[in-house]
Amino acid sequence: MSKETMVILAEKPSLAATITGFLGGKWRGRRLLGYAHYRGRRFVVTSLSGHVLEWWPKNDPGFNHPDYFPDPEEFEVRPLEEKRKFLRAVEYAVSRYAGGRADRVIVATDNDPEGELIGWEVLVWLRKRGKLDEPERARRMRFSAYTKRDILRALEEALRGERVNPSMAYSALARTIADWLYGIPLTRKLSQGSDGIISVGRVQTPTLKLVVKREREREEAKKKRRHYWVLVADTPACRLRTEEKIRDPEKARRLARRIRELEVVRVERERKRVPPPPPFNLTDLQRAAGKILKISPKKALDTAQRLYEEGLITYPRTATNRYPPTFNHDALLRKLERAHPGAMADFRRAGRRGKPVSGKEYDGAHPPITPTGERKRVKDRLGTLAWKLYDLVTRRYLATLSRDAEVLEWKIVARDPDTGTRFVAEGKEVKFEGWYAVYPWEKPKERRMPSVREGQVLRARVRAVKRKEPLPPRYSQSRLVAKMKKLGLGTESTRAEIVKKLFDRGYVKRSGRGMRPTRRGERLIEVMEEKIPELVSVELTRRIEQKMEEISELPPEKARKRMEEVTREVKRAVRRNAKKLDEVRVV
DNA sequence: GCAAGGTC
Repeated sequence: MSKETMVILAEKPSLAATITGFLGGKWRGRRLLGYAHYRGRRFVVTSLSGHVLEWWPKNDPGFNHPDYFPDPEEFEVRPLEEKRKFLRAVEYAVSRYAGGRADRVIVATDNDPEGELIGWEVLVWLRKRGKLDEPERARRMRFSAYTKRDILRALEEALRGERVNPSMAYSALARTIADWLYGIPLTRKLSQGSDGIISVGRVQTPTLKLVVKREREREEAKKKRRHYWVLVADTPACRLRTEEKIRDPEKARRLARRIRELEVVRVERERKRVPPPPPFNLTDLQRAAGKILKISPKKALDTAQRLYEEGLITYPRTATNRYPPTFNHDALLRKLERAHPGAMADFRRAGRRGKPVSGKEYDGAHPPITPTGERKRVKDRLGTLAWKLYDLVTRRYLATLSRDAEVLEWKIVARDPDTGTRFVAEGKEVKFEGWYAVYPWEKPKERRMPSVREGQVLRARVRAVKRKEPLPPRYSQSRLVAKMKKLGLGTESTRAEIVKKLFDRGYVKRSGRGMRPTRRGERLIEVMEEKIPELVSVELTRRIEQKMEEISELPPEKARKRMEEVTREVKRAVRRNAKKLDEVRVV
């Protein structure tokens, strides 16, 4: 037999190339097929590009019909126009090589519900087009890392009969349809007769609410904000200050006048080891890029994406900050000698540690973000910003392999013998640079320890300084992305874009490095809270999420039914609430 | 034109 060919559908072109290589073939580029032989069998590998189809109701009357609430059965797949070429390549491969037989098709998308749906919807489309029989018989590769070992094992299991799991796909489809039913009708409703689009959504609206809530907290704090005073003492040895807040200005001034000398009562010094941070996942990269390069999370992701496409860094949309056990650090370090000699020189100063510092998060598919060791003229090809980000990623990687820093933390406590008022001075001295040598941005500001001993009396000139209680800080974009992650809002791939959307819709504005809501953003949240509290409440969302999670555990028929039940419940809730928005105008 | 989710 063995003339038969299996068609492998990879989630993205880079993965198709990787798989083809592991199977001993050669990948011929994005739309073209990779041919490979493995253990006497023939394979062609072709690629999707994430979702190449979307789910949309058959008879959608369009934007100006806010009272349209389709049932789940009305949703059908339709091609995403910009992904047409990928879909054509798949159609061609499946009918030409697999002969339209589902059991010769192997889905190789990420092993999570969204990945299952990405593969499943292609199969559904192919059947609809008469190019594939029995989608549920299609095979499935399930791998948890893009490594040769995992991929080949997953292929063996696919050949032994591992199938796509429609229940898992239904669980992601429930998410898709629920998001549609929440976002589209309400957006249409709020936008009627308004100035521009007023969008709402399961992720964007709670995210906007975070920004609005923080602004309200600031307003509250501002109203109650009081002044206080601290005493600052200049002595021949160093400057000290009181830690306690003095509320009464008279008292502060009186003390300042009266205190002439301070007695050192304690000298503390502690040498601390400071280990390097773990390797980057996307959120941490976005935070560091925001802090160090002053760029938005979206800009950071877009730039990282370009570095990834050039083969300079690994896949950026990862939540993983843990090294896989198979990671070959020695090989990468050798390559980096030529790819980034400057950083490697600093790395030698830092010194190499025994075991790299690794985090605890693992997304089930990708390694943390590291350089690949590929040697290219980054600055010439991609510009200064890309170079800076590449430098940041490389140095972070090297930091995780560098020795601990050693820092002397010192503190001096002194008091006025007369009044007993307590003063302190504190600071840090870097005693051993370690990883700071290669990753200088987290090196603490140094303050030399003055030479004083306990019991010493210092002449002091004291003044009272007026201070204000700090306000809760506004979110920077990267802190907002980190907060979203903590709350389970959005995914690695979408958070940055959703934050940008808040700007594009005119809901938020920049204020220094922070974000603050506009009148439009504030009004939208007010209206939602006042008119449709049920949809804003956590209970409804929690209940629905819980039901969705169960879907993937059910047998396929039940899973489909449950998907329809859950989404119908969303539909009813949204329809009921949308009525309350009838007379409402946001702006 | 509208959501959120993949990836480019």
